[in-house]
Amino acid sequence: MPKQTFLNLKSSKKSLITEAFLREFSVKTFDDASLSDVVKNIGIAKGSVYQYFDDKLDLFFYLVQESTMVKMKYVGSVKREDHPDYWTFFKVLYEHGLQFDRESPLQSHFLHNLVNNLHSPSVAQWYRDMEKQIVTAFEGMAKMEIDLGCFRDDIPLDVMGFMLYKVGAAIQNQLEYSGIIESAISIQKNEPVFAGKEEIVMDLVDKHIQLVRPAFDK
Amino acid sequence: MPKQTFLNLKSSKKSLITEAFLREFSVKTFDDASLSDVVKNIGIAKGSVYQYFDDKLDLFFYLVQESTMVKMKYVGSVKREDHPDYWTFFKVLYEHGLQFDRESPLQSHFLHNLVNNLHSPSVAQWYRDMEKQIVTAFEGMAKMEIDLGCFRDDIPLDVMGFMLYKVGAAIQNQLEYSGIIESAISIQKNEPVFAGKEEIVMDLVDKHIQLVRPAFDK
DNA sequence: TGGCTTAGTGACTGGGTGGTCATATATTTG
DNA sequence: CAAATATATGACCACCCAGTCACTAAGCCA
Repeated sequence: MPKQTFLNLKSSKKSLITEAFLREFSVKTFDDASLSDVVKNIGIAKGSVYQYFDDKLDLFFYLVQESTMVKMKYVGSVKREDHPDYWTFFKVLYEHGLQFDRESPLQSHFLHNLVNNLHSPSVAQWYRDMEKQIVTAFEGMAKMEIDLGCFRDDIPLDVMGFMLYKVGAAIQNQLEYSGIIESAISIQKNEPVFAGKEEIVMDLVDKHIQLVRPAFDK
Repeated sequence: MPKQTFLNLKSSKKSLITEAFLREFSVKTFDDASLSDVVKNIGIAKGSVYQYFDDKLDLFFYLVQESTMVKMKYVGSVKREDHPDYWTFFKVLYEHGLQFDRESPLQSHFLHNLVNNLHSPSVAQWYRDMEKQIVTAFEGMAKMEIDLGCFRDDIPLDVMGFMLYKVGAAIQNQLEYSGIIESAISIQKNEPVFAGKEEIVMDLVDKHIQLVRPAFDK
């Protein structure tokens, strides 16, 4: 958690710092991100960072928490019960994600890049815990769909939940793989992750759903 | 490529070195792997490494190449045309992979861990190229299945190929995620990646296939 | 034996890092 | 105004790394 000193800062300086570090962590691995570079760029002393945060990890977690909170404002309101099936629910979730991306591009970039920090030893354990939460959430959704009679019930729940998680991630992967989105470039241009690619993205989402549905639906 | 000096070494020393570095790169990221540590452990001078290889990357690529060649001896003989459908073909491929793992555990660990090097800046570009090759191979297989009338033809080929790649990888992911395999531990105990877990693994392969088939089959 | 080629060595270089701390500067309080 | 408190600073520390190089040792051949 940031120290009181940081919270006391006037908000323009707070966001100067926050945004600079969001940028750095969006482009580099946790271990590769360089505090020295960032403070040089924004013209504050390295010591200041340590008046605001305990250490690099503390700073990183603060950014995770803030970005997640912002994203939640967008996707938190999307409820399964307002949609006829999991897949339209999923699609709407994605649409709200795009809105988040448009309106909070830095946070979006940061969260988008989180997965790249997977194997930075310093955050590996933490990442495992976070992944566990996500997978558990997907398992819960799968369970609900099975109970509703929407998903098939002949596959172990953990297998189904895990695959649901992976096919969700696969869309993001393919977008990056195929070069449709190039987060490293778009962040330099101060653009959202999906800038101008919204239709292509939603189109790919449709294709993925169309492909994958028969594996899950009853 | 290793220098002549390395190739001239008597094979016991060659494998001492090879195996020590396979171990190191199996447990750490490319950037985190420490030549200094390894040479200390096996009792040779750091300078020697640079008489054998141009640099760290050269050494790494040598290990990739060697390990891949060994694995190919196992899986190279498995042909699609000897099996009734993609899924039994895939399963047999996996079985041969398990044999490779049993008989060449160090190479297996190394290749297993390759994906963790994904975002080490020093190898990121190379990894992209490798991934491109793999995805292309999966696309080719998808195309073949469509032409054979086995896979559905209403999904763009690239989407299908990419998903085929991802669901293949998902098995490995889930094995690691669920703690069924713990490569970091098994390598310390000098055990293969899948030691004693063969039935569980093949069982999970079956479950994945059962789940995912309806998405691809016509 | 001596001479030549190949292999092996480890102190050292240059560079980067996260984190510290004594000191200086603002800002608030009385 | 002065005193006290909260911020800001940047030189500095300890650490670790890949890679170099002048030098030593070993093996081989005549």
